[in-house]
Amino acid sequence: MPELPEVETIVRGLRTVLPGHTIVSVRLGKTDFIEDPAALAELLPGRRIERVERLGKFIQLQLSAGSGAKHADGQMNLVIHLGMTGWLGVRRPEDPVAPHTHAFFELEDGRELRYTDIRRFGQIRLVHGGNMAAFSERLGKEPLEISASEFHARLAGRRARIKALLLDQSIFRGIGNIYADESLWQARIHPARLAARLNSADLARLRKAIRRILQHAIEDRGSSISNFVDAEGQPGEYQQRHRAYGREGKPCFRCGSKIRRGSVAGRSSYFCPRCQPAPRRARAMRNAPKPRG
DNA sequence: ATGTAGACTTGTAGAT
DNA sequence: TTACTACAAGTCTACA
Repeated sequence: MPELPEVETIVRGLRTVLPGHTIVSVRLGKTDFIEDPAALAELLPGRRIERVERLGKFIQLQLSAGSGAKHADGQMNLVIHLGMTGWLGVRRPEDPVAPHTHAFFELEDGRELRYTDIRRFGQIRLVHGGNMAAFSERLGKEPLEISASEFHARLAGRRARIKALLLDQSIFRGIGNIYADESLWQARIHPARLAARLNSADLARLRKAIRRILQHAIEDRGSSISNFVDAEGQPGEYQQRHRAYGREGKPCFRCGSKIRRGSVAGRSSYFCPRCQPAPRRARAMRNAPKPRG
């Protein structure tokens, strides 16, 4: 489910219902995706949720320092990554429990914050208040906030394919496969172009495309491919505005050519072969994976 | 520095 | 109908 717009949608939903409430207990199912399961039950009860923030694709629940000896470690953060199929939301205890729900954080008012994740590619971890800045610094810039000069500087001279760099969370935080392809289509840049070979007009178009697409996707509450729903359980709408992603063989909205699919940076990549001309040089584009065996 | 394949895991769609 | 394959919003590691 979750790239920047989907995570932002979840965060906005949680922000209306979580701050001010206190975690009273924790129940866990499968824990292989949790950094330190025992620490959750030990350190979370008694802490109040102060804020809900998004750091790229991570969700940060900022918790109070709590009280008593076991909370002498000060302010704490519950940091959650949704992986491919994660979901986080608040339900009443009597509400049906979705399959693959692996964490329940019970609140003082009886409700519970639930984490559901079919594939368990997600992540749950605790980060001490004092370590949060270092955690955030390992991530790149927010694409909705980055200046033109910084955007250019981060890509200048890089010989990697532009799509690989857009997906690199240490360069920009929050962009994933869908929004990389949508942004490159909007900016008319082939995903396999080398960043170093893009001129400033290309880069300016790309930055604006990313901003515009992410903003629109947030307004539409994300893209519901397969199983994404927001914190209230409602699907997003942005998948109806996709111009490239998932549209192999369908006509380009600009020129009518058939959208193609290839593999770039190890991910399926959708692009218009006419609007997004392939780089001349090398074997920049591999064919889509073929059946093996 | 960069690219690729494979790994983690479960479900679903599609071809046979 | 059943069995099988490819693929999926993400990221990490090993190896070239």
